[in-house]
Amino acid sequence: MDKKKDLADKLRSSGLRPTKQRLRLAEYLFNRSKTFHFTVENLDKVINKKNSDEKVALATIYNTVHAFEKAGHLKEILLKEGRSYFDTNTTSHHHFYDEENNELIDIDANNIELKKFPTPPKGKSIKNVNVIINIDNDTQNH
Amino acid sequence: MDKKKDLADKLRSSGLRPTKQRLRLAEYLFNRSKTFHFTVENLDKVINKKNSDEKVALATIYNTVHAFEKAGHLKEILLKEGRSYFDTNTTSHHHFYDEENNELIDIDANNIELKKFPTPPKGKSIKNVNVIINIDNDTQNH
DNA sequence: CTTATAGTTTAGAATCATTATATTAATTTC
DNA sequence: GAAATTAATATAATGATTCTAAACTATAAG
Repeated sequence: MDKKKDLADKLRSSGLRPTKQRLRLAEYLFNRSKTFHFTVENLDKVINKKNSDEKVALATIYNTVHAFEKAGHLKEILLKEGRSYFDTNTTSHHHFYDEENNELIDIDANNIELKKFPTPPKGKSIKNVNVIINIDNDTQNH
Repeated sequence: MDKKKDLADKLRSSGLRPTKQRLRLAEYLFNRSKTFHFTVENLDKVINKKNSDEKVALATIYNTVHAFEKAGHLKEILLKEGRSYFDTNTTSHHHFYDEENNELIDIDANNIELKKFPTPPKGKSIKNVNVIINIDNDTQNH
């Protein structure tokens, strides 16, 4: 199976040893047609579901997710305090956040354009722009 | 001093009893010419600095900040996980975030305009839009 | 291949911000 | 002003995340 090989290369080329655990997580996160959003809790549940023969320690999941983020394979999304969300879509894009269903929906970067662009303070330049559009259920009244 | 009276009215009209602690916090938060950003930790340090005769319990600070937020007197800013930031500027606006100095700078809402505006999913409407522009120190190289 | 070593994984403890609890105190209402 | 409601307090509990220190593993060097 050369997918595994590709993942190993992906990891190696970002300075990460392709360990069993990292490959396992990378496979789950990156070997899919569509990108998606997750929390560490989600990931832990899926990877360590009962009857799973090879469990991965929670600390390792944290370490790995952070390593992947640092390497640019994941992006953190700030949604609500107290829990970190991650996105396997690392291209520049934004989000709808539906608090009712706790659901995140990608918005392509070129569907949002900042017309006027504020000037950053002296000596500073823009690193990235983060747009979250909070959405609500439609209601006729208020 | 009718400032205190005004604050009491402000609280009462949002359904909050003007207790000593709430007035104390409201005075610190709202009786100033410019709005500002803070964390609960900041607030606790200022309010409960040593030699302060009247200490306010940390739980009360949390309760009060949340009550003020619910009443629309404060806005929460999602900056980084693990800590809540609040803003006494409750008008629609956005932020520069300078991670190096851990500093937040307001951007007037009309300095940012979304040119194209994505359509929210069916049955949903936009509640609010949140823009955070992360900034970095200028460097010639990368 | 064998060893050395630097990097990883692990379970569990520790931490940190925040929230819950149970009691006491203050405010409002009748 | 007494009763009823709401708020404040100190402390315990929680929950996500990070730390720790020991055991393990991938890679490099001999």
